[in-house]
Amino acid sequence: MTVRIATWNINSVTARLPKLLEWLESAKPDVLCLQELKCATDAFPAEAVAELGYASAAHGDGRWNGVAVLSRIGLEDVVRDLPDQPGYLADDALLPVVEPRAVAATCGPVRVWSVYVPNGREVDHAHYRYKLEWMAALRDAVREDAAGERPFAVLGDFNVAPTDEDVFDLAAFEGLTHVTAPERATLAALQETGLRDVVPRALKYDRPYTFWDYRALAFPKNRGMRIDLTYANKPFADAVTDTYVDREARKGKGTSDHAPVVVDLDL
DNA sequence: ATGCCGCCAGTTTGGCGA
Repeated sequence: MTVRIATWNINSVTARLPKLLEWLESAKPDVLCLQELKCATDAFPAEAVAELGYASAAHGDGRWNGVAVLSRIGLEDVVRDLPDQPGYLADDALLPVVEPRAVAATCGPVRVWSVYVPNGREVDHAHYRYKLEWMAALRDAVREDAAGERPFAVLGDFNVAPTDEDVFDLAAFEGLTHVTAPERATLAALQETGLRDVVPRALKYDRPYTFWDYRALAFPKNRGMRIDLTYANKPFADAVTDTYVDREARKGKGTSDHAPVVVDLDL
């Protein structure tokens, strides 16, 4: 069977609902991993996507973060949060808070995690250490599935550009997060579990960026980053027939600042 | 034209994103 899986940081699923429904109808993914829902689980537009044939497993708590898996080929064994997922201790908080940044589901022949990795903010910030800890928990969480025979992938917004080629200008990121050696080392650790970076095609220009800032004409100037990634085990990666960034979805008003990444499989 | 930041909760300004 052919299976189309996609991942999209949608930057508010409620603000983006018309765009989401339009994209589901045109791209027709079988499975869609969403990040940055920016709504509570109960506020997720489950009925609207159900009308298009999608079951959904959302995990959100309101203003920030939030992830979901949508599927029209089955949705089973849903897991919310990573095992031993670290929480974030904000400056004014007494206790760390485990944020809704990961949800897993089995969709027909494939198991996926939809992840929204912490941003990190600044290299000397507590959020950066939280990011590295979070990635360590992700590595531990995927070990068994990564080594298994079932097609498996972690898809989402990793907030790390894997190589120097994955940002428009390395000099612009001097001293900033997303390109540091420790962040990239967390991706290498993920690869050591048996997962590999499935790099999409760019539909225009030479690099498959997935994010362009809203400001300063970043998209028209193609000043982007590739931070929305697919880490797949061998059975998944071997079945990939095509993968690309749907930059059309970034055009115009009312869009997310991220574009969907589409992965086609023949299983 | 792809076009100069947008989302949210709410101290309707500031935190957050990357």
